[in-house]
Amino acid sequence: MNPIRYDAMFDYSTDKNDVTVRCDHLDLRQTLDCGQAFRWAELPSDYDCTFTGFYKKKPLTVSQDKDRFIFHNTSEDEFLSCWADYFDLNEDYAALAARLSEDSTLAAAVSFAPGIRILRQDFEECLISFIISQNNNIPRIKGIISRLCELCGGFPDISELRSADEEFLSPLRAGFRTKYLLDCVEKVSSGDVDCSGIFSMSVDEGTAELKKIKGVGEKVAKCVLLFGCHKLDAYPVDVWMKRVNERFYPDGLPECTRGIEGAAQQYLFYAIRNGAI
DNA sequence: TTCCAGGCGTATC
DNA sequence: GATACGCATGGA
Repeated sequence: MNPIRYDAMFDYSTDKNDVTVRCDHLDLRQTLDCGQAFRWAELPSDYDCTFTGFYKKKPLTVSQDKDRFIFHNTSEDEFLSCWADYFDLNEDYAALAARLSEDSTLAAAVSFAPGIRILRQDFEECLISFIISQNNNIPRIKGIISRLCELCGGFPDISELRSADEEFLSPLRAGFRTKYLLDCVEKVSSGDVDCSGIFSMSVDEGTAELKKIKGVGEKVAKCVLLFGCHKLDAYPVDVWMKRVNERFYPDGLPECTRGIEGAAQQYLFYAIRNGAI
């Protein structure tokens, strides 16, 4: 074992096959099963928990033992260049949680699930996934995405779907969302929607750009900006967050959420869905 | 059987 | 701008 100090936020060490990380404010169950990502599955294990999933087409199995995380069959280079970023390990979640906890409702939500992080997911995967998510439930969203990956040999880039039509996508059983997916492929492939430009846009500008796609409205756009562009000031409001807003924030969000509304949203979303607020 | 799910497009006023 | 309704599918 060869311990290396990487920076203030986490330590890691490597051995022959694995990278072991010590880090706070990360819980795999809370982060991977809080409705932001749909391609992670928990495996039976001797650790506290083990999950397997993907970033793009790159697979990972990762285990948690309290504040230790074992990235199985992962090289140091792969960990640093991919997974440390994906799990947002360089962000100061202690400071984030402290700020949000100035509000009493958020304090309860953060304390209920202090290990939630906002993953840095792939933009195109988020776009497709959250188009599928509309008027749908999480188990079924996972099913449709899983069938898409089966059909395409991994989660497809949008460019790989250029020749797709309704018949090709019929095994997904995505219902009325199929035509939205096709419109997304069309507008992204043609450049009508400027995906790479969205990263440097404001949330309002990015929302307007994404709403050019049929099937993308306010909520889906905000999810894509938050989870696919890591714009923490994007605040998606679905049926659950509507309840949160009506019950706790009828006059708007508290000042402590300014600029990090999306992070606040994720703690609140998880808390209300699990009956903690 | 009916209701609901990380909504949105369309019609109508 | 606001409100009402339909929409594919499947689990509760």
